Amino acid sequence: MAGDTANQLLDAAQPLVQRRGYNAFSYKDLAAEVGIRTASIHYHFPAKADLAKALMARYLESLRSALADIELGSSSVMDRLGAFIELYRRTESSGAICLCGSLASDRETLPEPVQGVVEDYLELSEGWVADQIAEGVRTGELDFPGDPADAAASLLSGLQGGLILSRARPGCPHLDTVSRMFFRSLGVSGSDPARV
Amino acid sequence: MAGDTANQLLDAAQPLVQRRGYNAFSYKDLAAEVGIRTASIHYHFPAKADLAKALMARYLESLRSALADIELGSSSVMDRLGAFIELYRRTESSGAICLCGSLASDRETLPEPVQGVVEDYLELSEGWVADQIAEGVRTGELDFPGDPADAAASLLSGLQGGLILSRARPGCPHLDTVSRMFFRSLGVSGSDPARV
DNA sequence: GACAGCCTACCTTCAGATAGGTAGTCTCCA
DNA sequence: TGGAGACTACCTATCTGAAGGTAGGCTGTC
Repeated sequence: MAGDTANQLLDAAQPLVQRRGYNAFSYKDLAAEVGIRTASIHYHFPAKADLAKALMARYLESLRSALADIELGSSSVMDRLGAFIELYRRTESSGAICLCGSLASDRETLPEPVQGVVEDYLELSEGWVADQIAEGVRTGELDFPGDPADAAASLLSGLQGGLILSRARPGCPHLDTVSRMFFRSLGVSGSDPARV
Repeated sequence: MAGDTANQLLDAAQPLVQRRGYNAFSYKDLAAEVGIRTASIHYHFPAKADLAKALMARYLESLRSALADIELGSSSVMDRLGAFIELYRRTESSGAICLCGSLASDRETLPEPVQGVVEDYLELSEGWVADQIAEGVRTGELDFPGDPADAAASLLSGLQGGLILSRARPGCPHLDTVSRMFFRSLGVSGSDPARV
C-alpha cells in the first residue's frame, strides 16, 4: 500500500500549513495526527522541504483536475468562472487560506523548488481565468473592453487577499464582495451566478 | 533615551515579519541586527507576543498618520485614493507584504490581542476607503452605483492579495492591475492617477 | 531472504525565557 | 553639595523544550 501513509501525512499537513503557516507546524503535529512516530515521517519525506514540495505539487495537480472538471461540467463562461470562484469559497468557509498564499508569505524561508511550484499554480490559475474571459468576450457573453489578463490578475489578487481578510476579520466574508465586483467589471451586473 | 532601543528592535523586526513571517524570525536575528544580546530584548519585550503587539500597534498608528497626511495633502477623492494605493505600492517595491497579511497568515499561532490590532487596522483601512468613495459619489467625482463598502472591501482584498502574488511571482507587479481595475469600476476609466 | 514500513534511541541546534549581576545615571534630602 | 538609594539598560550564565534529522533494529509480507 505504498503511498498511503504518505498521503495521510499530506492530508494532515495541508490544513496545518493553510491555517498556521509552514514554519508553525512540525513533524510532531503530523505524527500525532497520523499515528506514527516523527522519525517514521522521514522515511516518506526525508526533509521538511520535501514534504512542502510534495504538498504543493499535489495541490497543483488537484487544481488541474478541478479545472478539467469545471470545463466538462459547465457550458457557459459565466458558469465556469463561478465554479472557479467557488473553489476559493470552500477554502474560505473552512477558515483557511490558499496554500499558495500561505507559502508565499513564508517565501524567504522556503527552498527554491517549492517556490517554483507556487509560481506554476498561480500562473495556471491566472492563465485559465484569462482564457475564460477572452472566450466570453469573443462569444459576446461578457462585455469587457480591457485586457482579459488584467481582469484575471485582479480577480486572483482579490481572491487571495479576500481569504486573508476573511480570516483576519471573522464574520466579514470578503469573497462574496470580490466575486460581485468582479462580475460587475465584466459587464454582468446583478446576481452572482456562483451563489445561486 | 527610553524607547530608543525598543524602536530599533521594532525597526529590525518589522521587515523580518513582512518578509519571513512571524514564526520564522527569532530574537537572535534581532539581537544581531541591533547589537545587543537576546536576553536584553526581553527587557524591552518580555515575550515575543509583546513585541508582535507593539509592532502591530505602531503599524496601526503609522496608518493613522498616513491617512491624516493624505487628507491634508490631497484635495480630490481621486488623489486620496491614489495616495492610499501608493502606500501599498511602496511595500510591493520593497519585496515585502503587508504586516497585516503576514500576521493574518500566522493567525492561529498569534495571541488574541495581536489579532485584535490586525482587525483594527483592516477595519480602519476599509472604512476610510469606503468613506472616500461615498464622498466621491456624493460630489459627482465618481460614478459608482453600488455600495461603497463593497468597493472598499474589494480593493483591500486586491491590494493584500496583490502584494502576495507580486512576491510569489517576481516580475509580475499585480498592484498596477488591481489599481487600474479598481478605478475603472468607479467609473474613472483611463489612466491611473497614482501612476502619473 | 529481501524489502517496505515502522520502531526506539539518540543527536545537534536553536527557540524563547529566567535569574541574578553590574555599570552608569538620576533623584532627593541632610 | 555630596552621597545613599533607586532605576535603567544592558550583561553572562543557564534552563527547558522542541525542532528537524540520523542510525540502526524489528516485523510482516511477497
